[in-house]
Amino acid sequence: MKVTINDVASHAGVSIKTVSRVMNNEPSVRKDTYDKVMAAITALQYQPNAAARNLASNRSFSIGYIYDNPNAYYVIDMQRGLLDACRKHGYELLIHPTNAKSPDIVQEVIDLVQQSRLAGLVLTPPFSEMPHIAEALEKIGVHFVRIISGSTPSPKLSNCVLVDDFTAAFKITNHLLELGHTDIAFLCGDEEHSSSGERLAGYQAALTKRGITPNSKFIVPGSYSFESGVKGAKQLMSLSKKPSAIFACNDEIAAGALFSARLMNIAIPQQLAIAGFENSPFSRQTWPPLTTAHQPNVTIAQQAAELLFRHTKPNASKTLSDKQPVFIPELLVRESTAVSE
Amino acid sequence: MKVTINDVASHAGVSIKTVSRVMNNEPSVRKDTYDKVMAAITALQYQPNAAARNLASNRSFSIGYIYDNPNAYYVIDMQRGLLDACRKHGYELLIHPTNAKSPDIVQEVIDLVQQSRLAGLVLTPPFSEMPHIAEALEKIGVHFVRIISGSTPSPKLSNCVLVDDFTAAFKITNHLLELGHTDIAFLCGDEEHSSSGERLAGYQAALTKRGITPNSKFIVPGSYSFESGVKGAKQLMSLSKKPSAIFACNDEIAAGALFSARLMNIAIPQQLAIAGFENSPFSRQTWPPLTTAHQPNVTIAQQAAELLFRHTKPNASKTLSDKQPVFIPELLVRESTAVSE
DNA sequence: TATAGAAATGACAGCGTTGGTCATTCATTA
DNA sequence: TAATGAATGACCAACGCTGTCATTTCTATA
Repeated sequence: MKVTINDVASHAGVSIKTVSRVMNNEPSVRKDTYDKVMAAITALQYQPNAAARNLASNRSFSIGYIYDNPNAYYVIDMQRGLLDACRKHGYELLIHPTNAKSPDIVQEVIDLVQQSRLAGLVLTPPFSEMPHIAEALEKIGVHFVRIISGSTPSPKLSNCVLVDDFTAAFKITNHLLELGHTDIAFLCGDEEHSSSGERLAGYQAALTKRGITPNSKFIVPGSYSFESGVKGAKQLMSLSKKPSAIFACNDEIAAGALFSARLMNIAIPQQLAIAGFENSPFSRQTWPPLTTAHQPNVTIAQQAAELLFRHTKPNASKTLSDKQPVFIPELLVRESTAVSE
Repeated sequence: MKVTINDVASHAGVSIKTVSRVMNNEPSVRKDTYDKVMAAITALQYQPNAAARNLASNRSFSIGYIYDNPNAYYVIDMQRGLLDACRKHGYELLIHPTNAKSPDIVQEVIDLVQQSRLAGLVLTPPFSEMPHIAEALEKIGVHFVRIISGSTPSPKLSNCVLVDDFTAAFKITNHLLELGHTDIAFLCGDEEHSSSGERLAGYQAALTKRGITPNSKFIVPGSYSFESGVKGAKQLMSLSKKPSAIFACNDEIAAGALFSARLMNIAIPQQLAIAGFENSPFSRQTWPPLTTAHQPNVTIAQQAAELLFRHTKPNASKTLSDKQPVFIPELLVRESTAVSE
């Protein structure tokens, strides 16, 4: 029933220490010994006892995912990607939703890491953008990977997976420009999330490139929520000079803007084009479906975990390129920005 | 830095055995001794080494949550509730999304439990409704709690949290009837989920009570998805005798029906009333917002975990009522079923 | 072929806790 | 005050693995 390392050792005719070496990819194991041990492991279907491993080695085989994100789709996708990688490497995933604005968030994170002896941590915004979190983690010497907004890899960001929001936002804005829009408004997300700033910058850059000076009234602060979109669109459409297109910082905001337009009896896309960002499942389900930028969250998460394991596993093959992955969300055109007839 | 049980023992002036007794809620500890130990634990911020505990006691302090549900909101809510309970009791949560239709799903679940030495398991539909899963779990003697559709507690369902879909569906149908609708259609969810059957039964019962014989053409099979709603509504509205109201088995289906109505230029609610089920966040964000039934998923999950811990923890106080919780989702009237003028 | 040096392997203690067995101390009641 | 049972402690052996270091076995060179 319960197969221990002893069983494997005697089955393979080696000492338990050698089995342990094989299990941990330690060097100094001859090829044929390695094969013998592997054969025994397979034959007996040996699965190491995680608790014993943790206790003896004083490290755990789980990584943590800390998040504070109201977007269920995003979180589920991240979990999916992280779990994929964890299963592949024999790790477990500990999820830890929490409140990023809590005053003792740093301590909370440290407690989590130390209590569960985590091997590493994956951070998404807003945690990935909080310098004091990164500092604290470095201080206690825990590996971590951040998923952040950015386009240019740099040594300073060696433990980051980058999502190039700037370029993607540039593309979306460009799409609107190509449709003939010149009065394009921008609905911001949370200021704390650098993605909002990056997307805004991409938007501005695209306008500038066309020789259009962004109208400050067309840039509306807000947060990553439906309600923010409702409010923002209402505000924009009560300006004396109204925009003919709205680029919302994410799909939720865009959905809110869509809702707002309905309330105001504004036809989409005839009177107003609306674009979102993220390609949430519901962006296909709104009326009309939203033009957006597809962010491959599952893949992003997988890469983040892989990057983490590369630093976590002591004897892993480092042959994989250590260069940082950069993801550029892709433009996805749907009816909410169709050419007005 | 690292506080062990020894430190607590000497700080409290007792033996480590007594500290162990306190940690494990064993009987035969005097109140003041207990307090002394607890004080020491607090003072030193002692956190037992989970790995050592697991190893020595051959049980773990984590429970698993197995699911296969495309509904991100539902899953996130469940996780939230389970985590709340876990934190309260010092347990960890292991999430395990997987494919319920996989042929060796039973083995997969068993492997998970044995590999991670799980203390217990929480199952939601469809897993909670698969008899062979329950049998297998009972056979290997693992505690588990199921969240299922049902209204009447019974000893056979002692490890279940019930959600009374029947009554809730009855109420929704009744609401439509009270608005004057008599031609009410029903869009089913997945057959495998008993919730779909229960809701259908509630719908039928409400009609029958009013002396209306459910029209078989008004009952459309489907699945819990947006696409299913799109298709179902289209099918219904091409009948020679069209319904004046649609009760969709969940909000996603309802959103699909809404979308479909838009495509067909059918005004909601004037020409067609639509109701959903679940109170997903997006049910407030559709146009018009959906009438639905609120299902308190976070609370349901908390109760499920509490129920599990009651059986898992050997010496926990069993004073809490052991009766099964039954949740009745509440009717939430919004514009999608407003009175037609 | 001998031999240094490196590589491969093994013996054994110990990780921090629980569980068991008694022996001892304490509090309560007759 | 003695008798009784409850509370506590001392002690040791697990739990299944890893770390350390000693030992054996190879490999390459002279």
